[in-house]
Amino acid sequence: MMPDSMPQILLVEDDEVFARVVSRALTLREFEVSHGSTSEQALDLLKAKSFDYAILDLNLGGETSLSLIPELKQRNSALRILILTGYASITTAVEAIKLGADNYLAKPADTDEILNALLTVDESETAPVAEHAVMEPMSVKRLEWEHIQKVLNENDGNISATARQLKMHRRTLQRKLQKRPVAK
Amino acid sequence: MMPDSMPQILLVEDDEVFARVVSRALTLREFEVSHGSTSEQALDLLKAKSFDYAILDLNLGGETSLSLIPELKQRNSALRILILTGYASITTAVEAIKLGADNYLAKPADTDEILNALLTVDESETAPVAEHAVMEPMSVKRLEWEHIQKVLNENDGNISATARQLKMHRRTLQRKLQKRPVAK
DNA sequence: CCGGGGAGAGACAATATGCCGCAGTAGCTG
DNA sequence: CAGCTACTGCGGCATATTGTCTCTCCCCGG
Repeated sequence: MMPDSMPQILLVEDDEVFARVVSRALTLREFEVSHGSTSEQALDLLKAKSFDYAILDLNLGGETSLSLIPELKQRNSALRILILTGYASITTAVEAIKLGADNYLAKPADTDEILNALLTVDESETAPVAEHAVMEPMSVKRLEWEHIQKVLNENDGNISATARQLKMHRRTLQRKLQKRPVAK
Repeated sequence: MMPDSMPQILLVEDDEVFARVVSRALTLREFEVSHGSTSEQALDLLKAKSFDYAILDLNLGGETSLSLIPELKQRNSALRILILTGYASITTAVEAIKLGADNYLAKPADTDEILNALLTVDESETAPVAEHAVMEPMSVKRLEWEHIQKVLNENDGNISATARQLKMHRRTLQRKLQKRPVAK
């Protein structure tokens, strides 16, 4: 189709399921995605080819991908790096940006949000009229639903444990789960 | 004692009470503090003398102090800037750091925390930060707050537009914004 | 057989939300 | 300047959602 005009994206993510979903979505939008699960794999991929963008999961197994940032930047200072994490915090966000990441996003995030975060040059003052016109953020309800499902999954379906982590009452979580997912 | 060896701190904070408390605490620790309540005052102070550190409240009346960051940096690139806010969010943290702030702290913060955030050279290479604790997901409330801040930021602070995108009633959004962000 | 933890669910008070309406402000335009 | 349009802040409700407490059932390892 259009082999050499496709932007190259390096995806470093240890959640295979999520990685597959993102890869597919990005591929459909005319990006070429290379996926690695660890820092080592990421570096290997980086040696093999050059990338335009990188999406890093902050938590790779037991390790953090923060240390990867300087290495990536060193090889290619034009590389735009997006940090994506299910355990977002202001602290790690600040650190990531200081280390050279270009943006930082908390999961759950849909493809539009990811792409927007990755592509937007700098909404600070550069673009008075950003072209993100067509894309719209998830509703609060939907985001909540996604997040709950994710945490619930991490806890192997244990509602009590999930409620504790989410700092909400178990009864409340129970009721939320009985309702069906919000459409949009 | 040692008049001219005292580090100069520029404090930009519109909450008079808080400003007084911080000023006193810092003065007791051998810093010389100059206080301004608005961006204009801050710039005036900056013209009058040179500073080593700056502490900016993110929310100055109706304005944001983010735009002040580049101006401060321009005059003195060695100036260490700390952003302090009672309405902390990942979005504004990322923006502040991109604009050149050196650190970002959420209120409430005691003097020790403030000083530490201001003085610590760079915890970047002090790496072991990330994995010390058992990473736990954000609470639902926190995630909601972060998401709201993010979308609000994308809409340049337009509450009505944000409410529409988030599919929640404007009155509801308005009320949520008046409350302080949840601790964790 | 007992104790601990999880799950489902009823009841009720405390909050939060949706949805009015009104007033004030700002920008635009004929 | 009047006449629009859009945003903001905020006061009332009526209704919906939560937080809490309480009681069963289950399942599992001692």
